[in-house]
Amino acid sequence: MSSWSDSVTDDTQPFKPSSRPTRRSYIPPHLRTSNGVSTLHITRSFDQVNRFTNPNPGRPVRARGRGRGRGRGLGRGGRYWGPGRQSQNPQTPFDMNSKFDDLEIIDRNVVENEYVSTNVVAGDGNDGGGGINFDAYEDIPVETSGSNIPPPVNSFDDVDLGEGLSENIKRCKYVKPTPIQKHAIPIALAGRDLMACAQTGSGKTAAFCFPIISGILRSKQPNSDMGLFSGSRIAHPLALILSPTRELSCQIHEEAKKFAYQTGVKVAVAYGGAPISQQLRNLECGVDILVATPGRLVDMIERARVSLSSIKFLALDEADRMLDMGFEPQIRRIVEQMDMPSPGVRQTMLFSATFPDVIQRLAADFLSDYIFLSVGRVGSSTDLIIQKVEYIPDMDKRRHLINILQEQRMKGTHGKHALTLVFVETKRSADAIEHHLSRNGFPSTAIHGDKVQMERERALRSFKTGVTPIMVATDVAARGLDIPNVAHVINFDLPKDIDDYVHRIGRTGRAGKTGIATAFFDDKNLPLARSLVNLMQEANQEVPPWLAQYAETSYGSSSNGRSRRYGGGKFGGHDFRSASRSSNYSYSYPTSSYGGEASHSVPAHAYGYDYGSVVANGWE
DNA sequence: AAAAAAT
Repeated sequence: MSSWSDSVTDDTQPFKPSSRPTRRSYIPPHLRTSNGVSTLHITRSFDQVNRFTNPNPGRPVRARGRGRGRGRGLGRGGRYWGPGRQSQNPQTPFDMNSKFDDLEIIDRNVVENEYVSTNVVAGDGNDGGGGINFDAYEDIPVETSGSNIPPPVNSFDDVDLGEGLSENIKRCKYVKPTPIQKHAIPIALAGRDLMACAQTGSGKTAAFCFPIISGILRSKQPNSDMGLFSGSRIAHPLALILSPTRELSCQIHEEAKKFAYQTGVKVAVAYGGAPISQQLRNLECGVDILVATPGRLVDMIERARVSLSSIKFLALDEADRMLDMGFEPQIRRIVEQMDMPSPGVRQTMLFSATFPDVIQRLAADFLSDYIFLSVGRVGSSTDLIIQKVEYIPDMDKRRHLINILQEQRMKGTHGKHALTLVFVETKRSADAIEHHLSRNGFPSTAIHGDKVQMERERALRSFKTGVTPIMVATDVAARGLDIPNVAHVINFDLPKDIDDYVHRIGRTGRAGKTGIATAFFDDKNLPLARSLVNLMQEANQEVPPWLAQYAETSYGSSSNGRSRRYGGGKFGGHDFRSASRSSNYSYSYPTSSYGGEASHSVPAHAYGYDYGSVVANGWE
């Protein structure tokens, strides 16, 4: 084992250690590790939860009431606080009423909210219908392709995830893996790279978190205290999970912490808009799994506070967004130009609900002999999301929105348990519509990237808790966010890209519940008509005749070649490698439906791409 | 042309 001094000489950071403020005195190993993991985790989650409600950033948030010597600084306080109390209260994060009870957290809403949401996804059936509707998961088409595909499992007991994790899965009341989990977990456990298409809300986060945690447990000898021990301020996470928005990173972090509870696997989060100091302090406590948005991560790497050299697992959530035009350079920089191990050395997993071919080709750079996995939309036959499209000229949109909301109010299909999420195109109009609704007696909030992070969090919280059962949002809220009880998604402005539409409406109909998606279609959405109609037909939705008409018009018009950056985005998706491969390369099951589905619903030539030659060249 | 992501 390397000694303290070895590690110090190993320290590659460019700055003198003394040039940094050191609040923390050396803490002997036995006080850090023994019996302290759970305490540390609780303290950190406490810290995280209160990040945005702390009126005095830079100082630790204090719990109200029985102060018991806490709040001296999270680094120390967390470590020293608690073993005695822990033993009195051994059950924690999985019983939402007990977890933070005696912490008396300042903003309970946040905490309750986080656990409400996770419990719903967890399929905790005792919360009044919040559990996963597993019936909706029957008959889901699944497609896998690649070499030597590990077979799916039907139970969490069929795989060896490790004792601690299995225990947490039980505590979460996950009784049965969702389809994506059934397939992805054995693939990932086998160490294989993976590109997975699955609707969010179908248990995606767990699908990549379980194998990561399990793999870290198996490989460890907990790495993580090394950073702290050695005095090195460089964190060396073993796993990196990247996501495109701050809120999504938060959400994944919360989930991952729950799964890693008391396993000794440490999870930390890094994203912009919040003070970096606290995030850095958390890293100093050791980190095995780092959840991050790209910008802040790069910042930390440049400050030599994080190194990717130990990464064994890389997961990109909403991977198609991460690799699209705006994000690709940053991701490439992180994955290819930092000290990240190469594909084949690390294990890479890409997840998204949509995976356009063009993005699949890009993504192949990050993968090594990967397996492609596609799980059809939850309830694709039972239509959990009812999609409506209405022709509403721009001028009438506001009035029509108010009408819809009034109708909901009359029918009682609104309020705390029937939230309405309104998507608009611009940040400005998000604010404008929010004001408009509020003025007209509909308590609303708005979320978009021009708000400071605290306001974003507050908006999301106030929406989730039903304080403002209407939220007007830009695409910042389009992906991945798990907001239970969204009954209605209204596309006040339709997105340009059909994939964005897919992600937006995916905010409802989650965890097997039903939902409604209404779109206001306007002349300027003409380029979307064709793909919208295709999508709706694929989902067995009723297509209004006028819209079908529009689709005819747009089809073959000038929008044909340039209306989309790529083709093929839809529920599920297909391995672009298969397009040029013989059929024995991939298999589908149930054998019937999936294979031919896309080829008829979204013909490749519709978007002006000649797949055959491009794929062959790009792949071989 | 817009949105997101570092300060």
